[in-house]
Amino acid sequence: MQSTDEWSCGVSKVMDIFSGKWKLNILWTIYNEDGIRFNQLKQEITGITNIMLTRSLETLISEDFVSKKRLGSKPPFRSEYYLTAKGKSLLPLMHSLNDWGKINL
Amino acid sequence: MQSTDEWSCGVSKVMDIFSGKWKLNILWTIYNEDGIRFNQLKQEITGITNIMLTRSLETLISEDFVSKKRLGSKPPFRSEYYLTAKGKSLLPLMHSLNDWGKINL
DNA sequence: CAGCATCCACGGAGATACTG
DNA sequence: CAGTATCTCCGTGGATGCTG
Repeated sequence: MQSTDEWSCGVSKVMDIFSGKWKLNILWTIYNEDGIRFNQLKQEITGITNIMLTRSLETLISEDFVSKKRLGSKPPFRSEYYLTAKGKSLLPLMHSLNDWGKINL
Repeated sequence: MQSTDEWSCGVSKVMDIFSGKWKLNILWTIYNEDGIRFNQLKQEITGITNIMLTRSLETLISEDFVSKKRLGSKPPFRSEYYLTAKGKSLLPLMHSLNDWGKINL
């Protein structure tokens, strides 16, 4: 048996992961192109600005869904973003969301 | 092949369904007790207030995830809340979220 | 019992401009 | 190229009190 409290508690936390306008989209974009760079991410995610991308990436990195590799020691800099194992574990969930949307929207 | 645009579009809409602090919790509570009444809903969902419950239910009804049956023509009133077919279609998704949470949190 | 009306606080989202 | 620094706006969430 599954109590309502157990449930709501866990799912609220899962929903927090996806909260924010861009995080899920960023995750998906990195998944499609592992090692993607900052500016390319910005191009692929329509409408996102520098700050929003920076903030969202910070959050995702701090939550250990995304990892960052900084290349070069002086400008112009380059950074690459990857999904962590934890980030990849979200993929089935994202596909579930996508599938539901296709059927029901 | 699945384009990023197709994907992000659909999933953003799915996420909108769950946006808001209480909606998912309400959906789940109604699922566990079909035909539940307003005050009982309030008791089971820890911390929710009258207005938030009212507003969330309004939204869920307008989106056709929940239906409402009003009983009695004069006070004291009674109302019962049910999941619609569309509401029930969310259940696999909610279970997916729950499962991921159990494994990864 | 099952709500509605009002008012308010806070934080996410964004515009704009600057920098190592 | 890959960010950072400010400032502003607005929507969500909530406290409180009233009502058919």
